[in-house]
Amino acid sequence: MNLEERKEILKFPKATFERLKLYHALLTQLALEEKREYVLSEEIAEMLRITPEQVRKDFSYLRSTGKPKLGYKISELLDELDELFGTKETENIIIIGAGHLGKALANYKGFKNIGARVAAIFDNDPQKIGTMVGELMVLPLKDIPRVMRRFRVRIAAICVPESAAQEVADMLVGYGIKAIWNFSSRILDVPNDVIVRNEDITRGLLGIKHMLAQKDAEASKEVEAR
Amino acid sequence: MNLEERKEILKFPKATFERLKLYHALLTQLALEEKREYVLSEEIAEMLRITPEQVRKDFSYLRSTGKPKLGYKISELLDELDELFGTKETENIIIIGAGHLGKALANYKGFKNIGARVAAIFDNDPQKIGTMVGELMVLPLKDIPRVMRRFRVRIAAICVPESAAQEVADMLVGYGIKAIWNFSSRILDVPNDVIVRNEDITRGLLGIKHMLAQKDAEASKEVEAR
DNA sequence: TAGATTGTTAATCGATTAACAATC
DNA sequence: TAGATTGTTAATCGATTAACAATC
Repeated sequence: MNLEERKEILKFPKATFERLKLYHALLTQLALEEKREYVLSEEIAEMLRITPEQVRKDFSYLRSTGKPKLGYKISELLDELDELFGTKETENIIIIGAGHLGKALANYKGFKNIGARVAAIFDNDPQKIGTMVGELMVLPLKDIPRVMRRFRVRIAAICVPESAAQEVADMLVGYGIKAIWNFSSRILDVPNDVIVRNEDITRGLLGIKHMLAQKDAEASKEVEAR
Repeated sequence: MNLEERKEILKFPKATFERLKLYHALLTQLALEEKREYVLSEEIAEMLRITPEQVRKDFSYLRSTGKPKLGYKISELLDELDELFGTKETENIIIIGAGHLGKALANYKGFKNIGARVAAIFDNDPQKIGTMVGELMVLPLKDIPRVMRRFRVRIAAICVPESAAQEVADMLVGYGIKAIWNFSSRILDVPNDVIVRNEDITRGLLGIKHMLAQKDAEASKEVEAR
C-alpha cells in the first residue's frame, strides 16, 4: 500500500467505514451465492436494514459509481473494498489462550478474506501445550517474542479468563505489541499508543435485551392507548 | 419491570446506551478488584479513552449524581445500571451449534451478570448430540420448539458454519424466535420484526487494521514533513 | 475560603435524511 | 420518451465538546 492510498483511507466518516465492512460481507455473499453481477442500493438497504440513501451516500465516498436503473457492479465494489481493507496483504496475528474461544478463533476460516492470518496460538497450561488446533500447535507463552519477531506480529487476540487478561496484556505490551483484540470482559489498562478493541460478547446481548424491552414497551403503549 | 421503567429505558441517546455497558463493566471491576467506593469522571474517562465531560454527560441521564471533589458512588451507579439492564430478571437464550464457538458461549460465566442464562445448546451432528458442554447436554435440533416453549426463549445465538446459518435462521423464525444473535458472517435474511444482531468477529479486526494503517500514515507524514 | 469537580446549557461538529437534478 | 435509479447538495437531526455556574 503506498502513501496516497493510506491517506485515502482516512477520509471516510467513521460510521461509513463501519458500514463498508457490512457491504463487503453482503456483496461477497451476493457474488458467491447468487452469481449476481449488479445490485441496487434499494436491495442492499433492505438486507442491511438501512435506507437506500444511506447506501448511496456511503458509496459516494468510493471511486466506484453505479448506473441509473442498473445499480452497482458488484465485482467493482468488491475490488475497491478489498483494496481499501488491505485484503491482499497479510497481517499476522497471534492468539493468547487455547480455550474454546481461542480455538474457535484459530479455526476461523474467514481471516483470509480480510487479509489476516493466525500465526500462532499460545497457552500456559502444560496439558494444552503441544496439542493441535487445526494446523497450529499450541505453544508456551515464552515463545511469544520469538513468534512476534519472526512473523512481524502487531496484533494479539486475548482469549484468556478475565482474571488473567490484564497480566497477559502487560506482557504483550512489554513485547512491543501494537494492538490488542480483547475478547475478555476485563477493561484493560494499557499505554495509550497501544490500540485496544474490546469484543466482550455480552455487550451485544445487552443490546438485544434493550431492543426487546423497547418492543415490549411499545406493545404495552398500544394496549394502553385503547 | 413495570411500564414506567420500560419507558425510561427508551430515553437514552443510542451512543450513551452503548457506553453505559462499558461503564457497567468497568465499575464492576473497580468494585470487585479494588474495593473502591467512589470514582471520578476523570478516572473513568482515562480507562475508557473518552473525555470526562462525556462521562458526566452520560451520567446526567441517570438518577445517580456525583459529589464535587468526591466523584460518583460506585455501588449507586451499579445498582442503577443493573436495574436498567434488567440484570435481576433472567432471559433464557439458546445456542445453535456446538462447535468451538458454541461451546465457548455455553461456558461463558458472564451471562448471569447481565441477567441472561443459556437454557440449552443444539447441534445436528449425531456425534455431538448427547455430549456434555459444561452442565448442558447437546440436544438435537428437533428439540428446539420444546425448549423454547418450556423456557420462554426469545433469543437464539447462531454458531453454525456460514453455509448453514440462513437455514437455521429460517427454522428459528418458523418457531417464533424474537431475536437472533448471529455469530456467523452470513448476512441473514429474516422478517423485519425479528431483531438481528451481527457479531461477526472479523469486523472488529478490520477496525484494528484500519487504525494501524492510520497510524502508519501519520508516521509517514511526519517523516515526509522533515 | 480556595480549589477541584460535578452538572447543565450553549456551541460545534458530524452523520443522516430530504430534496432534486442528472442520467441511463 | 418516460420512468426508475443514481449522486449531490442542502436541511435536519443527534452527539460531542466547550464554557461555566453550582457545590462540596
